[in-house]
Amino acid sequence: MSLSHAIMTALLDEDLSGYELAKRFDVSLGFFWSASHQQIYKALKQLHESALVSAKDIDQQGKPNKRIYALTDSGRKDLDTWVLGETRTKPAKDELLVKMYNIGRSDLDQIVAKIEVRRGEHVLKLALFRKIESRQYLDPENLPLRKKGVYLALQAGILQTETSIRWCDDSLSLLKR
Amino acid sequence: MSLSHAIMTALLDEDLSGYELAKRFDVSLGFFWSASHQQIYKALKQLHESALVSAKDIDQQGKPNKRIYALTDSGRKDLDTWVLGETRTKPAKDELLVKMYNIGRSDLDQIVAKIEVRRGEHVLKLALFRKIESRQYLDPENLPLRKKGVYLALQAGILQTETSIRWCDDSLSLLKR
DNA sequence: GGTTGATATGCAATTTTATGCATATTAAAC
DNA sequence: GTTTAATATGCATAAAATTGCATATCAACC
Repeated sequence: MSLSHAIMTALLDEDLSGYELAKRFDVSLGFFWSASHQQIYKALKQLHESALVSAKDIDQQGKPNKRIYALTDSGRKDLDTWVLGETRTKPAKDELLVKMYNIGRSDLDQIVAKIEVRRGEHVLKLALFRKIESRQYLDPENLPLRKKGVYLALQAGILQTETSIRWCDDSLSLLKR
Repeated sequence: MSLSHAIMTALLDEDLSGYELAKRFDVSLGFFWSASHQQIYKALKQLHESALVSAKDIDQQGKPNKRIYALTDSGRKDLDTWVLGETRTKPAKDELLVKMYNIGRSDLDQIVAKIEVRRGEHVLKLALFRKIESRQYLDPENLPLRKKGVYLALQAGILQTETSIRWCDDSLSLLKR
């Protein structure tokens, strides 16, 4: 299960609660692997039962108590094995592109509007990527190896998002003509 | 269920059997929405029960008999409604990018090899896209509206794939330094 | 005569993901 | 004092995807 390994990857840098993990999966790692909080809590429970993570209950004042998870040695080993193992390329799934095949039979304006919505989403996402980049990754050549990987993942996000925006622009221009 | 609508979209142009649909989902529409043959046969059965497609059994010599499905009027209506309805943006999921976060703790060479494999996949895919483009879409401005949508989906595939190749090259160059 | 590969369809079980619901604390705003 | 928002965790169910079978015809090859 990849979700478990994405969670363990997030736990490499810091020990986190389910709630905090869910927030990380909303940005950062979540740009490349997403999950709902329900999924995350469930996966954490299973990881704990398999002893791949340890758990510690933390009493808090002002907030509900939380349970902090940390990678165990056994978890690290499992993660290493996963990293070196088979890496599947998930086929893309995009409703909008399937809908593009239906243009002409339905209302063109409404599909144009959908492309504009998509464009807006990507613009927001790109701004977020750029913000992270400018704060932490201005000098990629001199990052430690570990950070270079994270930097490259971020670059993947930036490039793909820029490309998507360009596609939206091209499409809008062709369809509005 | 989006798969049903992707199938109905494929049935817009021609009546197809489950087997033929599965082949379409391996290329063409499948670049943007993928499914296994088991999924497709199941969805077709349900679509038929809902009368969104009609079925006709065809006796064949030299091959097993097959069952050809066609969109019904009710199917067309359902498809129109879906096209105009809410369009979700699926969050991307890419194991390779999650693995990038693990560089440095595991064998760099093996991750570099994975990026090279990924690059090869994309090069093949791009060649396929380009072939389709050169055969059918050399003059996008003068396509009928319906075909413009398909052309734009193809362009999305081309742009995204080119971007992925560029990312692989950038990554290989940074990691090999 | 036997294997391989393309054609053709499907069930069953499992895993993964999505959706809806449920609960509880505290701070801040109105 | 009541609503809203953030923090915090989770169950139960439904939908979707994956994986492992299972079957059958016919042509081509060895």
